[in-house]
Amino acid sequence: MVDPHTSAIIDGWLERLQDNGCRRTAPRQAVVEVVASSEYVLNPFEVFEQARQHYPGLGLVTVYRTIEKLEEIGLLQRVHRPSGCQGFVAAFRGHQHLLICQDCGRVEMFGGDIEKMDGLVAEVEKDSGYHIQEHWLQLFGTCSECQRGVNP
Amino acid sequence: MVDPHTSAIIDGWLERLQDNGCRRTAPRQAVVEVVASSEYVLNPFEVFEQARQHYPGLGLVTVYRTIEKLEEIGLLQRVHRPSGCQGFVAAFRGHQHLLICQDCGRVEMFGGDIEKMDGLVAEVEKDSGYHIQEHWLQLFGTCSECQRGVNP
DNA sequence: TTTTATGCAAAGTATTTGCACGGGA
DNA sequence: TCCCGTGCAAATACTTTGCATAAAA
Repeated sequence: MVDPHTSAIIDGWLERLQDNGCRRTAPRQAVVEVVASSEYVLNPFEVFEQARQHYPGLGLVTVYRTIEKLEEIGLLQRVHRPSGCQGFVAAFRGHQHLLICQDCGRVEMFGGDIEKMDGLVAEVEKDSGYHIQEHWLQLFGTCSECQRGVNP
Repeated sequence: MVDPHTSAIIDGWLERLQDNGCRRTAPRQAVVEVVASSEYVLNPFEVFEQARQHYPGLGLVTVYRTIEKLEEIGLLQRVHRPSGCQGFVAAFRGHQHLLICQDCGRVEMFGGDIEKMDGLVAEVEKDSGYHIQEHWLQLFGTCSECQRGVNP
């Protein structure tokens, strides 16, 4: 049901939680099982619904608390979209360079030459006098599956 | 108290509201006076507080309703930040290419060569198979005034 | 045994809606 | 006059907190 690769990821996340002073518990594991492997943006309630299938006694509050912790550790990141900002995805290495499907919520990190970005940031920093600490680059569109009408 | 240039902008916004089926009223004007000329991100309550100085009887609900209308028309845009997504600024022409001070909330549009962005978008579109409809690029930093400790 | 985690219920926040009155056109 | 706009109060949605119990280390 859960492939070995996914299971290793989940275990890694639980270990990271332990390293940060959290205990390994069934409710947390249920939440991690959902968010660590999903390639879609999920809001707390969606995580709750899915994780409850792994651990029926789960409370929504525990989902909120676990998400908070995972975000703090850097394993989850919040995704801001025109339609709202309650969603989360597994954090990608590096910055918020996200490609998001507005139909199904699938999220990908995009490649392409990102060096251009660094050049642009440096340029704006010089022109504006700002000291830039962070940047977000997000592309919104329709993934190929949704273009073909595959997803519901 | 209000310079002619600013006053013309406010009048333009009120006209745009009228073109969109809204009446010209004192409460709306008070809201527009605040948001049309501010270079800072303001949340609904901040707009309320400031606009109340122009029109003391103003209700918070009217602020929400006016902001909603202005966003719909495209005169205001919501600003998403690590610290929250309740803020608005006067909409800049074109896309969300924002340079935001994390200390004082000042927002600027940035120049620099944005063509790079268009190239990057086209590249990602080709590589990913997505049909990209929109993109957000936001830089977060500290403006020169805040670096010098000018703002409170 | 000691301390953290959990779920429930309650409390906060932020935003939206219902409604009777008042003011624009 | 007619109808939209307004403020108030209430309702709703989302998230956080307090607390007694349960479970991990």
